[in-house]
Amino acid sequence: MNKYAKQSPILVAVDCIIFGFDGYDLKLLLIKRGFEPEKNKWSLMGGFVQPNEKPEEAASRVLNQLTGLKNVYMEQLSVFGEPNRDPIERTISITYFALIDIKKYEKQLNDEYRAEWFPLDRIPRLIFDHGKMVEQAKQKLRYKAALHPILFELLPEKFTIPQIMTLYEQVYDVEFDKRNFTRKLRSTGLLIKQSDKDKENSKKGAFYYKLDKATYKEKFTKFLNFISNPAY
Amino acid sequence: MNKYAKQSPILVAVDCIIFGFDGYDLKLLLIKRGFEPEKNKWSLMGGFVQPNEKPEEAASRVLNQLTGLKNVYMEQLSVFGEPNRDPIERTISITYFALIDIKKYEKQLNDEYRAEWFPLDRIPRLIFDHGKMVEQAKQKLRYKAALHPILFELLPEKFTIPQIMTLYEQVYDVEFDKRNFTRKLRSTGLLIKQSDKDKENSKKGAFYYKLDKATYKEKFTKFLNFISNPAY
DNA sequence: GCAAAAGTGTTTATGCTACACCCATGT
DNA sequence: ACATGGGTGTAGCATAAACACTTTTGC
Repeated sequence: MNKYAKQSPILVAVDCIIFGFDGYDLKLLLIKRGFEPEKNKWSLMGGFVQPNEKPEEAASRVLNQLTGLKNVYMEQLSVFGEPNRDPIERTISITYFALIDIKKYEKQLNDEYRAEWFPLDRIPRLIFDHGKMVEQAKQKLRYKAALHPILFELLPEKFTIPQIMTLYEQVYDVEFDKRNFTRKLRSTGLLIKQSDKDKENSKKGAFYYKLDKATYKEKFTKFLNFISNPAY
Repeated sequence: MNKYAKQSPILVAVDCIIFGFDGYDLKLLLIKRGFEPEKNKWSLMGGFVQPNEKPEEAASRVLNQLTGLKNVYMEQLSVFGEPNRDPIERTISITYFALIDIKKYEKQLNDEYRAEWFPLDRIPRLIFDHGKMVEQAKQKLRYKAALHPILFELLPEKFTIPQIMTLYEQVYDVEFDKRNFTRKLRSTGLLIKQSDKDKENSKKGAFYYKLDKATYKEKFTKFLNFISNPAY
């Protein structure tokens, strides 16, 4: 059969908003764009969707190129489609956000993409509409993390409660009461206490926990009310 | 400057999942596709994104073509991008869901698009991946309506509490206690009681209410906990 | 007068918030 | 011994859930 007549195809790209946590700070991974226009300006990692490639495959490929990581938590965010958002040629961009444990990031910084981790409150000016994409991703992260345990995707296999609490505090930009926070977290049944402690960050040491993966899967899509009245 | 070399553009379409409520039932608006392939099969209303048109403009245009309505509540859902989802030519589709009061629907049925309203539990087989799109939209509606007062977008200016309750019961496929439901709804401050009654649906008659638009705007983005433990 | 739907209150249980002190250890 | 961060309990309050009877009116 013939192709659809009279229709104009458009370039389709993906852009990844990559959040990472190193145990202390929540950060965003940005690259220095390697080609014109806006060469050498800070940018999200992105790429074009190839023929015979699903958009989510393109996003995984692009993320893997930059970080060396596979099987990363990724979620489709939304489409940016202003006709003139890219000055060279009309391109719509599908955004994805990814959550990774920075310690797993294997590539050297300053490699071919000249990538750097930026704390969320010190994001530089970004090209095109990438600033808006980041804002939307931050909002979605807050939204989703209030209801589902996605922030565990940012943590290593073994983590401590003070670490998780720091992470939540950075996502919501508030301070929590550690007694209430601990109680609520434990009540989810998601944590398995380990017998060893992290002694790097305090003298007394904080017990390590692991995620109960069965409970995690089971409860993931439920509304968990992690954060009662999140700013949104 | 030159265009991006070596990249393959793709057709970009929008498809609209149009929910409507007539005071009794929650329904979906479908059309009989007017061209090949899959001509005369049931389909979502859609269309191609034109040059110089934003995707959301395309969605509004397409919705207006079908219903005659403007300024309808619409929200971007997600992208469907499987390389072979359309057998004729690669096309990615951006889905939007729309909420409308069926009584406002102005066009005659069986016009050029041969559109019909289907109760949600009697959706026919749809072309391509449109069935998946509808499932995703139903899920998103449940998700969002549990936290934000979007279901009011389906109601006429004047509505009764039993009507809203029926609507919520259909969205979540459960029965609510009318005392608890009424109390919770009123506690939001979203309703303004009118002095007249709807006498069509009962002998006693149910008081009409209007939406308090200022409160609606103010509370829209807050988490309202309309439904405590929604199935999702 | 009766059938059909609207409207209204109370009690109980659960979850959330606020709040302060002791513990373990490295220096 | 002291400074640092980790860990724990309780009481008051607010919200949610369960539950049944009265009201209105068209027929």
